[in-house]
Formats: sequence, C-alpha cells, structure tokens
Amino acid sequence: MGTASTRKAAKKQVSADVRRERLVAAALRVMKRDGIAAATTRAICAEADMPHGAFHYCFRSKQELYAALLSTDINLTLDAAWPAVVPAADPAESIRALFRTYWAAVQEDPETQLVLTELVHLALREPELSELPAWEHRAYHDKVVSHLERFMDEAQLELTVATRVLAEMVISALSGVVSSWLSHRDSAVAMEALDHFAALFATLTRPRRSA
Amino acid sequence: MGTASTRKAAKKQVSADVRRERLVAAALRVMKRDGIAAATTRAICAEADMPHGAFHYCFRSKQELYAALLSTDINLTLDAAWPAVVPAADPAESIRALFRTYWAAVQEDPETQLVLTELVHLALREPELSELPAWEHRAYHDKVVSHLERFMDEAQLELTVATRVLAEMVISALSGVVSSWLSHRDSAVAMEALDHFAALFATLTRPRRSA
DNA sequence: GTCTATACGTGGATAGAC
DNA sequence: GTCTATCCACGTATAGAC
Repeated sequence: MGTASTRKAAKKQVSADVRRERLVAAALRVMKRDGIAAATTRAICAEADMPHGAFHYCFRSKQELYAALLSTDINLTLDAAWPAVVPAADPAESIRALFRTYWAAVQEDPETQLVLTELVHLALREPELSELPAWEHRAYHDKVVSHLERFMDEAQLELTVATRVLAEMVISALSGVVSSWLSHRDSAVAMEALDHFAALFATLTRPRRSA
Repeated sequence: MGTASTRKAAKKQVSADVRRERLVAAALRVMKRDGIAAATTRAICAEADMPHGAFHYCFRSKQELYAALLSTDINLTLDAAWPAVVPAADPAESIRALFRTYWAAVQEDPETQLVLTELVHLALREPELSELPAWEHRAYHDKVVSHLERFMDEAQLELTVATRVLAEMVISALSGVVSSWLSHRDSAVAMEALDHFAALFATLTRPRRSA
C-alpha cells in the first residue's frame, strides 16, 4: 500500500480532511480568544501551525469555514447539559436543576456562547449562509423537544401546552438570560432569573393520569 | 458676530457637531441595510455625502462612533412600545397586549434589533467599549422597572417577586424571543411564545389589597 | 499533494493642499 | 475648517515552486 499518497504519510504528509478539522478547531480557538473579527485566515493558519496558503486548499472560501463551524460541535456543547437530568419528585425542582446544570456549562465556557451568537449574526447577513441559523435553531429545537419528552416521561408528567411551544420558550428564555448576562456579567442575577423561569415552566406541567 | 466660524455658516460651512450626527445617522442606515461589517468609514461617509476625510475630524477613531451609536437612539426604539400600555381588567390580558405592542415594533423594524445586537457583541470584544453593554443593559433595565411599577400601579396589582427580578425576566424573555425569531423568522411561533410568557408573568401578580 | 510568494483589493488613519 | 491624496497594514485568493 502507498506510503505517502492517500492514507497516512511518512512524516510531514499529514493532511487531507484532518487539516480541515485542525483549521476549524484553530478557528474556534481564535474566535473564542479574540473574537470573530480577529479570526482572519492568517490568524487561523498561524494558530493551526500551518502556512497561510494551506487555508485555500482546505476550504474554497472563508464562508465554507463558517458553514463548517456552524454545522458542527458548537450546539453540541449547548445540549451537553441535558443528558444529566435528574427527575426529582417536584417538577419545579427538576426543571430548576436542569437549568442550573445548563447554566454551569455556560459559566464554564462563556466564550463559546459569544462565538456562537457572533457566528449566527454573521450568517444572518451573508445570503449564502442565511439558512444555517434556521437549520441550527431547528436542530436545537428538535433536541429540546425530545429531551423534554423523555424528561416528562421519566417524571410521569404531562404538559398543558404543546411540547414544541414549551421548547421554544425554554430556548428563548435560556438564550435571553445568557445574552443579558453577557452584558451585565452578574451571575446571581442570571441565576435568579433562571430559577424563576424554572418555577414558571413547572406550572405548565401536571401529574400524568395513567389510562 | 462671525459669519463662518462658530455658529451657522454662509452656505457650505455646515459642520461641527451636526456632521457627527449625520455620520451617526448614516452609519446606522448602512448597518441596518448591509450589516455592521459593511459599515466602513468610507461607506458611512459616502452614505452621508461627505468626503472620506471628513470622518476623522468628527471622530478621533471608529470606536468613538461605535460609542456614540450605543449611547444614543437605539434603545429608545426598544422602549417606545411601553408607553402605550393599556391596563385592562385581566392582568394576563394587559401583559399580553404590552408584549404584542412591543412585538409589533420589532416586526416593523427588525434590522434595528439585528444592528443593536451586533453592536453589543462588538463592544463586548473591544476592551475600550466593554462597559457600554453593561450601561445600556442597566439603563434599559431601569426603564423596564419604572414602566412595570407604573403599570402595576395603574392596574392596582402587586408583584409576588421583586420588580427588578421580573424586569430581568421580561428583558430576557423578549430578547430571547427576538433572537430566536431572527433565526427562524416564524412570526407565529414567536408570538405564541410571547403570549405564553405573558400568561406566565401574569401569575406573578395579584390584586393589590389597599391598606 | 504541500507549501511559498505574491497579487489585488480594501480598511483605517494622516499629512498637507485648498 | 474642509477636503484630496496617500500611507501602511491586512484580508482573501491564486499562481506556481517544491
């Protein structure tokens, strides 16, 4: 089998798709550190320890990188909080715990939130990318819906509103709280709002009556 | 007194602060039309029918223009919806009407929402401007608090939570809904979420017992 | 297939002419 | 005080050497 062409190369011949991944990761690092505006092709390549020219045989244009970023890992970090759901006795308690877990993840890595928002706004302006935020939102929405369904199932609860409506409200509330927090950076305020939202959302549930 | 130095000039001597205002207005137009990234000093001057060089004797740097933008009119359009409050019999009804008025304003001029968000994010990255979002949020928060107090007063209601907590929740919910809507552009979904939020917030009020 | 050097356009800011 | 011409740095993209 070949030693330097298609698979793994001898020493420095590292690339094909792996370079793409490295560039995406490097771009994310630069964006988190210095903001999306500072993530130039030069800066990204430098961060990835690649020559500047490497960029354009991995991506046809910078927009392709944006698309790659929006399509991959970012929203994964968002719903990484959901799996650790603890269905407690009290619905309000459960939802509050859920939100607090989510919030802990946000607190731990706020830059990712900022970058995600910046990327979405950038995409909203570029006609070529304008569908990506809608896709991303829909994907996230669907995930929240299924998480909610599982959650309600395990807690033996049912909703008094459509699941998709609650999902939309949850997403809006969470992103709203995050967005406010990015401005004022007062964690206590954010957490307080979050707890109250949890309590309000809990009033939209009721014990499931078994048929 | 002088004809061309300090006050109003003969014909073309229009400038001093008025140029600043024109540039700010032009910048806002460009940003709303083409996004914040397209609002270069050249594009702004062209929009304002000024030579490019005019920019730098009105503003020492571009950041000064950003600061001017964030300090002025933008959030005014946000709370322009609040004054037309109609204190109806049912609290839920009143709050829903309030939110719908706000939403109508957003719908009528969504670009402003986008620009505002973009500006805030830009400011969050620039160390020199990083305090502006906090100020802006605080100013808006205070406005919502006083609006809420007046509203509760007129409707003879009292809150079961601190006013500032509800204000924070209202701001978060509204900005969250707007932010989601910017992605999916489904007005029905946004309005549905808004109505449900109104209903939930109404449960945080109760009739005021006169002492 | 990998990388260097470079082209081309643009952005912010300034020096100096009117 | 107003504006033109220009400087310099940087961004994307490409042609072509290894």
